[in-house]
Amino acid sequence: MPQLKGDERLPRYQRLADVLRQEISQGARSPGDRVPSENELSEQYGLAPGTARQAVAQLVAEGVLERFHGKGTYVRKPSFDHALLSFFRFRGLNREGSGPQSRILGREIAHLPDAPAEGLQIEEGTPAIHISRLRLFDDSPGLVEGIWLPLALFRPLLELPVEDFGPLLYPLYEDCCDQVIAYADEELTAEAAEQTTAELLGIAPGAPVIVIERLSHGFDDTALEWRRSWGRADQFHYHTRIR
Amino acid sequence: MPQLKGDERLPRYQRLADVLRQEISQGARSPGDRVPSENELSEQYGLAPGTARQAVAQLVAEGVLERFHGKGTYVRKPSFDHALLSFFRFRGLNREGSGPQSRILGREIAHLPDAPAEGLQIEEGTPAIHISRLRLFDDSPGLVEGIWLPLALFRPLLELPVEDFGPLLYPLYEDCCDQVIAYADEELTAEAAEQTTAELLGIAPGAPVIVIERLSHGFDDTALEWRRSWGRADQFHYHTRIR
DNA sequence: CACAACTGCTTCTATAGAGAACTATAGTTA
DNA sequence: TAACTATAGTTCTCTATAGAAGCAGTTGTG
Repeated sequence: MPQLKGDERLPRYQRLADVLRQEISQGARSPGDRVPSENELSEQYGLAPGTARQAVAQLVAEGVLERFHGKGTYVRKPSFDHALLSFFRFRGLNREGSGPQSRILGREIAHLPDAPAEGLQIEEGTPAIHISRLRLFDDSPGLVEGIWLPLALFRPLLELPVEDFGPLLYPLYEDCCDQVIAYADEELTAEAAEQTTAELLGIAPGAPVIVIERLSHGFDDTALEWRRSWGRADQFHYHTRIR
Repeated sequence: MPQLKGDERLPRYQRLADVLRQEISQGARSPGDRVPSENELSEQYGLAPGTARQAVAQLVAEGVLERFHGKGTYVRKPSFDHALLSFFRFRGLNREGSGPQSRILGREIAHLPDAPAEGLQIEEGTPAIHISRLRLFDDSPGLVEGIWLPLALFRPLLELPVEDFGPLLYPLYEDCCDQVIAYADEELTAEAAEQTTAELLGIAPGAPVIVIERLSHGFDDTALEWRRSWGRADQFHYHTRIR
């Protein structure tokens, strides 16, 4: 029978949740996998079913797992390259249209500037992977992105031809480098567009652009990706609910 | 013994949660009030303690209630005029500084423009209360706000001298008009500053400003307040976490 | 072959009860 | 007076059990 690890003073449902969370962050369970049923978990760890259920409930609340009545519980696929689009709302475009397209503008090794270095907690100037990308919505330019990745974790990405990158990066991270994004913090502000950005977005220099800095983390809170995106302010809305 | 109202096909914990939520939205319980203990609830409604607990847990998850171990459960004070500041981050200012100050620029009855009318679900052109406000952070102008309130619900606000408004509006709504804000949807974008806004914020016309449209709701989902705020893009960051 | 019924699995709802952990107050003691 | 103790009330954790509800695949029937 597997044992619950961790601090014995913690409640058992916490410790079971910790075990599962760690298994996921270490890749023993991947997004889309089924986790054992509540009964199986309770038997395996010698707990009452309700206690196992509570552990699962917590992970569901955290967004790590997903439950389906009558079917099972699964590791959630954090498909939030897509979530970007649920926060961002197009102005005047039907959202049912074709998904976003991507055009890779560059992919090279470069020295980390200070902002991404601070986010990724790597020393400034360290070599890292830098990707620039233009995202198109209905064939019109919508977002310019600059992405920084730690070289140590994402080296396989350098082998892959940029033509094969596809429109979404997070699935690529998973397939190619075994790195799974669990959540991300976004910080948003606005600027006047610089020359190069303005050209790529098809707007006048000095026109307002929305700037999003996103720091993405794995299930174990490791910072994995830092990106900064510039979007046309006249096309995007950002939506949240506060309580 | 009080009875559970609502659809009998719904689970009991749901129906109890609905009862409590309705009591709160109708003012029978106000923010800060203590709600009956889990044992009391279970006895009053003839439920098992666990079932009552589940109802409370749901309302806690929704942000309606707040539990304190060993003390009791209370109706949460949605102090998120303050939450605005937790989403917004000052650049270069320590957040421990003095709270935001407010200067009321105007308070009158006017005809509803289309945007707030749509949000509040009132016909365009209906007379409503309009408040304009300048918010200062450390004595420097930070936000310009235009606020629209339904006349039917907020008429007492017209009696009160604007000098007595204080820095926060939501407590005023509660004290003066018995209207409690439960949650709000925010939509954020950026614009180039217009002349009057730029003057108030102390920036050049055409400089980028962040625009926040907020629609605030009561516990029963009624739209209560619509506001649009303009903030200096160079001073504010907006922060969220996505999963 | 098509469709309905059945079966086994899952999560969901609900009950009943016990003890631990925490808070606040009242009372007691040095 | 100040510090400690006891106690009641609360939420928190955990156990054990039962049936309902939903899903998917299998079996039986026409």
